[in-house]
Amino acid sequence: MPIDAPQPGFRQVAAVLRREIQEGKFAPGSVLPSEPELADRFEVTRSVVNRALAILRTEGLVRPQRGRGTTVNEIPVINRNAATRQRRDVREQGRGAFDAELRRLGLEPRSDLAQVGRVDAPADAAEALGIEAGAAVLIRRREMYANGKPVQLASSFVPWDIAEGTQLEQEDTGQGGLYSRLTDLGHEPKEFTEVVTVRPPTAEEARFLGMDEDQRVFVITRTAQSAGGRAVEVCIHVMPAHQWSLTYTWSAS
Amino acid sequence: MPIDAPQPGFRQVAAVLRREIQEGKFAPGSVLPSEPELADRFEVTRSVVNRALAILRTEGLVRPQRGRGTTVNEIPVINRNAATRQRRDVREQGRGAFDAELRRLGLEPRSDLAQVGRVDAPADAAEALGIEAGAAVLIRRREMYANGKPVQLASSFVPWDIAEGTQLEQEDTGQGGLYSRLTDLGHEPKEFTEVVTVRPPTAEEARFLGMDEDQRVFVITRTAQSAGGRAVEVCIHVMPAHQWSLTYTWSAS
DNA sequence: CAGTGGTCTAGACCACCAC
DNA sequence: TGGTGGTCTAGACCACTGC
Repeated sequence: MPIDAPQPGFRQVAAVLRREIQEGKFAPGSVLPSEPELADRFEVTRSVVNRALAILRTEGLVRPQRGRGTTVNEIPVINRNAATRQRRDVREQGRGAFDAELRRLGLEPRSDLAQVGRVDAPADAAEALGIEAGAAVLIRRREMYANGKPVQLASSFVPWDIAEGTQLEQEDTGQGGLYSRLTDLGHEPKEFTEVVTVRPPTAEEARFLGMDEDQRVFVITRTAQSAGGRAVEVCIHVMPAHQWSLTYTWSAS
Repeated sequence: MPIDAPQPGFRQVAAVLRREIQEGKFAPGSVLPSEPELADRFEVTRSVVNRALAILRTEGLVRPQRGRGTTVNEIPVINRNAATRQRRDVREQGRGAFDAELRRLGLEPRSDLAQVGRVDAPADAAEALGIEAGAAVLIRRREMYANGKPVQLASSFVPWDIAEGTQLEQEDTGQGGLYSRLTDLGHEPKEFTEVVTVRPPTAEEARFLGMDEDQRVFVITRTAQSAGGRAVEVCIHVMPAHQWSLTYTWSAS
């Protein structure tokens, strides 16, 4: 069909290498030929090979490292099912939805509480909570791992007048977690909204998630509303977009 | 905080230009200084400027064109709310959810039916329908525009034994659209599942959507199940990831 | 036609890693 | 120490646009 232009050289090289990786010619974990070698093979300069590999790196297919060569990634896509995440029965198993999702894939989950305390609300969280940026909120920031490798960041924010002096300020939020405590406090979450966007990672996010700045992250902003319509919590998830798929289910109405 | 490395030059240049665009120093629709001029200003070669602009292009901030210069994009983010899309009351307004979403933003929607007929099921659609790849299905492929500019592709697939000889094969599916006809045929959709992923566009998608191959698309695969648990339709939406946000809402259970 | 951005070459210097 | 990938320069040719 394409009567018009052939692709530029660096895209052709990327396409060939991509296909060879997908066909298993280069197995996950193995090291590609060096850039000078590939330059010889394709009869281009190393600049062209470097640019081609940058494409595959951005797609999450390979991981070039100085001094070590370019290794082929294993890319198990992790599915995240939103509908089941806030269900009481799942919560009250003790272990969270993140744990269940990873175990289903045979991965070993770990979740560290990196920060908990009172902070000024950042703009995005404030907007989701319907309060002014800079107002006091409780932050609970978590760093999540699969088989020891970082895969997700999640920060919960709760208005300070709700969280102050409660178990939400403790490291351990107790049986059933944050939502159960909100329920105890008379702020039972009734309605959930998730907004999904995609953007480049910040420098900090890229560092923790082991990403390139040219890659993309999913940003999921979940707002929990109580029966009164008040936003009682917002949780912002950040994860590499090429590593996750998101599932939502609902019934006809 | 960053005690360590300063960013490479092309990222610094990109960061400066990004900020200047966001601060309004370069208004949407205006043309940036040429690459040689920017190279002079930042005291780097044109290669570095070119690479910096490639970053902004990938982010959808800017659109370089040969011979014409690099123009600043207007980027109204379109929100897509899944929960309200399949509601009967919305459907039966006659105009679809896509129309409503765009009109809310003051944009003029248009939707063209680009293809309708019997085809062999592509792999992704077949998997979602739970049938073998290559089995006969009805395809309804639509191309969608906002103010005349392409913003989305959507292809519906219905198993051929359901669609054959029905109004679904016609250009106009009638009042209430495809889901209403499925209901008439005894296959009322009861449960919807959407799976969201992100990937580079295919060459064809990039051409239609006016995208660069380094940008990213949302792929939303929605499966409609009847009461019997059979997948009666799957619709695959493709849209530029930097131009859309996706919203899902549900109640506690 | 002159000026734009897209691509490529040839060569260089560097930080980093394994040996 | 030699090889790796990351970045940059200087220069070139090209397709395309607008005049």
